[in-house]
Amino acid sequence: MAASPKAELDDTTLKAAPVDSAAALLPLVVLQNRSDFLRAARAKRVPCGAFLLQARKRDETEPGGLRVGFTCSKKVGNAVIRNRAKRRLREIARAELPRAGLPGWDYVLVGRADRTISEDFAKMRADLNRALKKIHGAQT
RNA sequence: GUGGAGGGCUGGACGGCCGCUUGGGUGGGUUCGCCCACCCGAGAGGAAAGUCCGGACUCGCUGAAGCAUUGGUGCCGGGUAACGCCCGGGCAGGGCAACCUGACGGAAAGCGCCACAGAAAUGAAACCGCCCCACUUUGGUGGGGUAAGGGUGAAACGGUGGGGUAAGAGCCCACCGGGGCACUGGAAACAGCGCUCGCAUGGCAAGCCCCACCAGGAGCAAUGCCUAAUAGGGACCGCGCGCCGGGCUGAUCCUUCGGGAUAUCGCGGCAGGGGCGCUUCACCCCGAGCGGUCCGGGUUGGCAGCUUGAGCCUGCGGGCAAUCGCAGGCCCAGAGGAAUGGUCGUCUAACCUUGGGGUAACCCAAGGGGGACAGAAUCCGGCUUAUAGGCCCUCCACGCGU
RNA sequence: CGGGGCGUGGCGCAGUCUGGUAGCGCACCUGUUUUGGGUACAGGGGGUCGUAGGUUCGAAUCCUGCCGCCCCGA
Repeated sequence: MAASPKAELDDTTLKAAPVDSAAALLPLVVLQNRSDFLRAARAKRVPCGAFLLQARKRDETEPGGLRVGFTCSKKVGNAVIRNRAKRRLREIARAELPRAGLPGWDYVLVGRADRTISEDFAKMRADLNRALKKIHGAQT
């Protein structure tokens, strides 16, 4: 099941990572395969009030840096609500993950009905930060 | 002033910080695929929605004509690329009116259905009746006439009035309704008018159907190209492997080197087979293989298609209008686990509370509160559905005043 | 993008084609049988037929528009 063509795909990411390391920021790569989402869902999960964080440390053979995905099912709402929820999740991921996340991990943020839209933005950032520390603290 | 009808527009505003996609320019890097930084611009809707119709576009899914099948449309005329859409008109129904609504062809082409009730539910018949005659034990019985009345039903074989009669009946008459014919107006639907026919001929076609008209199929995951990988596969079934020609050259064989053989391979032609449900014609493919079904394997990478279009704005002109023509100007989202934003602040409508004013609708002040439905996915024309609030125009009825 | 199916008492389904009475099983309630329970028997209650219109004298059924759910193909 080792996906050899994917090495070509993620080559630019691997190369770009050390270039930006001077800024101490990890670039975010978006998850695209359904299997990646399913594997992340089977791994660690931490509820954060307004959303749910799923995280998985990839095998050494799997390439790629820090990867992130977003899930908002139909339970969250109609298309407008879902897109808005995903945009808010994307913003807190952009704000927190480059600092608190680790390379070699997959993170999936799952939106929830009503709360992902209405929760205070600063609280959501703090929740994500706390959840990341909880995961990585348990790891070590 | 109150109540109502029709149409059009709009769909929160401004700013700070941090981001995303994309066009152009400059500079830099590059494995020449592209990547990075800065500057200047652009970046959701009236329904982007539902996916209900109609198109554009693409496809060696063969093309055209006719027929059949299936599906759709259905008063008339116009508009349009086209439509089941729009405009105008007619007719019918509703409303005092402005105006609204209408799947609005055909029921003497045929088939079918019309429960219950009722005598009878379609080309008739007669339950209670009414009338006449005969008989009579005066209670009725039998025969005949009749369809006005009663009763049933959603619907009962024209309606009302009069004449007429034993009682009645379009049996006769007037008016209304209906059929037929002619004329007039109109482009037509249709309307008007005249003559004529005393006139049994219900309803349902969103039951089958008939008539007229219109439609081939699949869909941007269409389709084309590039890179990587590879496969060049297997099983079963059906129909086939026919005829003719020319030969010494494209092979092959024989040879006395002049030439000969042509079964076989190849060549040309014809049958034949396949490519649209059928037929005909044309075209293409096969011609010794072809067609069908199934299984197995590979692929979800990139680019194009992809946004200049039945386009938008302004003006003039034709037309009652839908809309069309001409001239000038403009370029206006192109994502792809899917950009078009996140957050904070100020203001402004809905709404709520309190206080004041007013007969009332409402107005003023303060505080709170916080925007409706909803997110492009190839692109257009419609339809349908959802939608807080605001603005504008026209018209009608009633009441009051002049 | 395209195609198909479903919606009927609490649950699972008939009835829809061919219009006129909404029915079946389980569950529920009451009674009898039993010392009691179960079983069995008898009786009973309960349905805006997803929704809004239309056609018809009359609609779960026919037609149209919406709503929700499920499945399939590229």
